[in-house]
Amino acid sequence: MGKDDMNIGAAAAASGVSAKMIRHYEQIGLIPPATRSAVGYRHYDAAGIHTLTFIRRARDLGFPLEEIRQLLALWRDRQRPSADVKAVALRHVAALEAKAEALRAMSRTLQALAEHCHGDSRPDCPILDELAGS
Amino acid sequence: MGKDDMNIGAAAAASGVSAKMIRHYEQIGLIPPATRSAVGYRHYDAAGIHTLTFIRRARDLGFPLEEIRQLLALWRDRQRPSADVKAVALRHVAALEAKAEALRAMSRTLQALAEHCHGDSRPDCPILDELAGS
DNA sequence: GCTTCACCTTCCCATGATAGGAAGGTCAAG
DNA sequence: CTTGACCTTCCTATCATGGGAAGGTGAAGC
Repeated sequence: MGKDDMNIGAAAAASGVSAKMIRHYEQIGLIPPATRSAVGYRHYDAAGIHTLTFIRRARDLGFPLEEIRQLLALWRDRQRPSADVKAVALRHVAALEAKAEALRAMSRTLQALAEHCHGDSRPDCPILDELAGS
Repeated sequence: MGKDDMNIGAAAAASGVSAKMIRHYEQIGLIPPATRSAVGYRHYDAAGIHTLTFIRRARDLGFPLEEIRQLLALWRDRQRPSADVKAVALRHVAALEAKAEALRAMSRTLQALAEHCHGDSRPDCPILDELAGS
């Protein structure tokens, strides 16, 4: 099977996107419908694999699918202003930072409580006290 | 309506857990079925409100419902070893840190790429280059 | 040629926590 | 006795992903 005639399993292996997800991305219109063999098997060429790999990398950076949709459109538009790409990226950076900070805040609070918990066989515990409203 | 005779709306307002979620928590067995009035309205007493508030505080710290289930059991058990509570808490701290670090790693990568993007009307953009595999 | 196994197809269901909404019944204030 | 705010249950959605069933297909070995 050459690089220009891969079925969905090979495309999944080559791109790192599961076959299940490839079908899903097609269904929601993130990627165009794949060409089909006579009996209905999806086939992918090098360009299709490239798109899937792009999507996987964007997912690895935590982009939601709707933003990936925008990035794909920008990618395909050779006249795009790089400012548009940067705007999408920085918006996502802000979202990532906000989420991370929220998690860190929770972690800090909980760590502070845990530090004051004996952690032995005694029942009294400031963690439960806090949750119960002291 | 006294503190010991609240319907679900008042219980939601008092605990900070939405009425929708209170019903859901009952349905999945996180809280026991509420007592009902003659026509089927749920009623909550001070203890019920206290439990709901406990759950909300635990949710605010990012605990998943299954861990909240464990925390509630420990809370109710006056003989619990505080070590058990601490173990649940520290496991969750580790999970929070792992998630936060994953997000921060994404953010760092993306920020580095964005720094090298002109962000003007020119089309060339290292962010897209990276996603496309350089 | 025929079996066999790995693969493909579609369709439905599940996750985790939450919200929205429809249809219908109830309570309390005016 | 009306009206509006509340309650009930049930269904649907989110977001990205996976599991599995039922049935058809491809290619390799014999």
